[in-house]
Amino acid sequence: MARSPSRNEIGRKKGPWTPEEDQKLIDYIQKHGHGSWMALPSHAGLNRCGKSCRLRWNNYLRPDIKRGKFSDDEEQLIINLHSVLGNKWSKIATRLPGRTDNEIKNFWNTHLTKKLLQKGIDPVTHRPRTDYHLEQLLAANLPQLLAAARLSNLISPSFENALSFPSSATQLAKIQLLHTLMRANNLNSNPTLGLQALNLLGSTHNNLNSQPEGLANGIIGSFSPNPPQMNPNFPNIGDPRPPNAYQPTNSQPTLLSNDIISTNAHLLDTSYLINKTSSSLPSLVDLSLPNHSDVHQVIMASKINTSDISNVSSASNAFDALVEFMDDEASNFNWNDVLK
DNA sequence: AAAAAATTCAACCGCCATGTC
DNA sequence: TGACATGGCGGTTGAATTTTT
Repeated sequence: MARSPSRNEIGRKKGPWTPEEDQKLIDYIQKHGHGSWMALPSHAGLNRCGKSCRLRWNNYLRPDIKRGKFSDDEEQLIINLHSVLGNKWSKIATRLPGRTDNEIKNFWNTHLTKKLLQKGIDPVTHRPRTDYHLEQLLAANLPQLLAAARLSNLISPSFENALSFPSSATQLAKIQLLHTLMRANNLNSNPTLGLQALNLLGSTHNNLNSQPEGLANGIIGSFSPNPPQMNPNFPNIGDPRPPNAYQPTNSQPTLLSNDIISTNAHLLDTSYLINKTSSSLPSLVDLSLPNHSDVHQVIMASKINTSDISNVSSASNAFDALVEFMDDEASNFNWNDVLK
């Protein structure tokens, strides 16, 4: 049931405050204090409800309000406090002099959540989103992995094209598709693809090494002569190697021999990685559903509405059906123009 | 240059806790 | 003790602004 406005709210002005209204409010409060907020508007000559006046004063007109960008220290403090207090904006605001709860809340929602996500940290739990690192790793190597997969006849060129088409799905959906594909085909069971994929991962060593944290560090680190240093900021990722699997080697990461592959084969097993890195997080694909056919897994991962492909009848298998669907979808986006 | 999309943030809304009678 | 008023809080909205196409 909608709340009916109280008597003194009826007919009151809403919306942005004018400079004149601001001045009236400032003048009155400087002279008399705010007293009863409900009584203030009539005393101050404002056609606003008391609640609106309180909000305007507390969030904007109060003389002790600090303006401008949040400093790095303030930003870190907000993150730290949020990790302890959650969305208790008013409590957080008491620790940041001159900042209002509304301002902190807005800053959190517009900047800090994105920043944390970019770092692979879940802004709700403040724990690493380990799936994120896997997604990033796959995203960074998507074209090469797709090419490797195609060489090994794991996927058809049209399916690869469908995955590569930039507007046909979100990047995450594409990665999830590849992820599903990798799960379904278990890369390390295919030596050719395994070698290529491992080399691809190894060749990103320098690139990924500049990122101090995450799954990539764990994978690539195990190829280097020294045991990897796990980042303390990501304690729940841990060392992705199984017990006793580490063999010190002087090989360069870009030149991987078969014995290194066999030593590290588990690193290409996505289910191993998922289990190792995502114990507290849902995997990209819901594995709890029993006996999914490939098409169900792929559809689920791609977030494509099943009704959208229900009329695909000519395809002989699940992947072809999906390719057909994605080709149809692509035609709506001038697919050929984009791919030329 | 213009249109569309994305982002920002001031302000609002509804709910809850507390105070008062 | 219960009804009502008030203040405070967190979630959400939407106009204004900025960025992208």
